[in-house]
Amino acid sequence: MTDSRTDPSKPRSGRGDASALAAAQLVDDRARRDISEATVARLPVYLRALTSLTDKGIVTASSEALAEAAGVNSAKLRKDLSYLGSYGTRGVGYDVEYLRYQIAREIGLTQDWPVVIVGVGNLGQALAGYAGFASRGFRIAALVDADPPATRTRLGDLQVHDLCDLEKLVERLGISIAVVTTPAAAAQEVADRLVACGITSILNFAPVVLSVPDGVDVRKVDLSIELQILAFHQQRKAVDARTPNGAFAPVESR
Amino acid sequence: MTDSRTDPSKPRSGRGDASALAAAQLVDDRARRDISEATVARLPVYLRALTSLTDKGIVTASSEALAEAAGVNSAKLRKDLSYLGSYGTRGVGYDVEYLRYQIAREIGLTQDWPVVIVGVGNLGQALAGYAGFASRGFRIAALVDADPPATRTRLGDLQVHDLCDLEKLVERLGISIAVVTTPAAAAQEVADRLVACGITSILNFAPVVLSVPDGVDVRKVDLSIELQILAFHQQRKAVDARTPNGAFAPVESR
DNA sequence: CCGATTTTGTTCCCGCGTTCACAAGCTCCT
DNA sequence: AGGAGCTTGTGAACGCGGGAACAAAATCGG
Repeated sequence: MTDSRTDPSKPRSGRGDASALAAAQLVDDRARRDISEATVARLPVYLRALTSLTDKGIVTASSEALAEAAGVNSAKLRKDLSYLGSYGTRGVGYDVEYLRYQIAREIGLTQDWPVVIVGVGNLGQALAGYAGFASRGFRIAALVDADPPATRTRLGDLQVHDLCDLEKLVERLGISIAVVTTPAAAAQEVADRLVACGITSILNFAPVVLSVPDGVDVRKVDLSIELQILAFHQQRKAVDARTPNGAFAPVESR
Repeated sequence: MTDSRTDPSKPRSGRGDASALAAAQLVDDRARRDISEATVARLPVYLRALTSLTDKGIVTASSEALAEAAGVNSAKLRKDLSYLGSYGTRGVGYDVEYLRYQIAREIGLTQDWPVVIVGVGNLGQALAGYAGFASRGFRIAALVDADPPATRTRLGDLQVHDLCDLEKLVERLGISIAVVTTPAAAAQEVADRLVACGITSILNFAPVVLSVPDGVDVRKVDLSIELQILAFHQQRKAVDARTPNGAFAPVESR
């Protein structure tokens, strides 16, 4: 991991004196108010764009440039950032490194997040080896599978533990985020157990709708659904191309 | 793949005589009108719920039951389905098998979709072996990687082709959907080449914002971003737990 | 045959998110 | 010092999606 966890000193700002403390409290105040879910989902995108700009040696960027890099509207970007605080300078733009740190802090990436992956099949293995996690403060703390001993008991430098030890591992390692990559049939039971031992954030790859109590966040990634959405539009394109004016629609296309 | 591609005969319907033909045209007409993106994203979920109900031997389901299985509001489900046509029967509900077929047809799953996976790393391999694709009409037609020959040249029963042959393969196999699982640095170039040889639907796993011309659909799956969103909420929970009544918040609670 | 019951299809309304547009504020140059 | 030129932060308008509520239609029992 090469990302800087260091707290970059505040760049030259409009506020003249050392009212930085008051500013920091204002920041904290702002952060406490609700940030829209849509905005939260874009913060990581901004983060990535900022990192990319830093790699190019760019020190300052306007909202226009940032929005371009992130693939969004500049007004939207400015409004999103305004939820976090006033980190830009009018007439100049945003200090890339400073803003990057502020967003990272807001998301919580300045701390270490141990993660457990439940289900070490094709996908679980791939995720365990995915470099993008570690570089952002997510550390695969444990791998768990229903029957690990017969097959492989180690994967890279990590041992694959038995599902029985799930609760023990979660507690001992202080894990609060779980990734579920089990078959669909096992996912709900695993989720129940995860919730029971205190997990409140689940990233679910199993193609089922998990039901969890309030206070537990579940995000679902469904590869098959993504392809189906693409297929829908693709089919639409094909039909439209065949009947440009809509006049030739037979009873049923295909 | 065990899914039935057979066209189930229309179940007993309120329309008495053989006005089914007119009904089909109305259906086609409806399908041509725009369906909201949010609805499209839910159709695969309904599809899965319906399949699940079929497996349980359930023949008819109310919107309430269906919504429960799909994890959505029943009014929303009914509205979504109404975009496709009138496939329910008032006072009775929906014929599970019939509705399943109609949604599958609407999405385009009644046809075969050959797919190319570009980038056969950890993730690419996992996706190539993912059973959920084949069972829904998505067939991995080709695997492509920048340097396949030295390492493995086959994966399962599929050969890993060289990136040079990308265009040739896409054309020969009639591929219109591509999955990009290359490293971030290579993704944009790959996307450009895909677009150049006629691909109009891309599922992107690389952590970059792909820029493509109009008419090309890109869906992005970003594992790291999903975790970051969870981390944000997790952090928020931790902070809230530390200041339950807002008494300890420095400047202002919420 | 008719009313009661159930459930769909649809309308209406509300709230959220996106976008435009502009005032406020910063820097730079003269 | 002061104006010109940018760029941010935000107020306002707008469009879309979600949910409640209801009318229409189908079945069932008497």
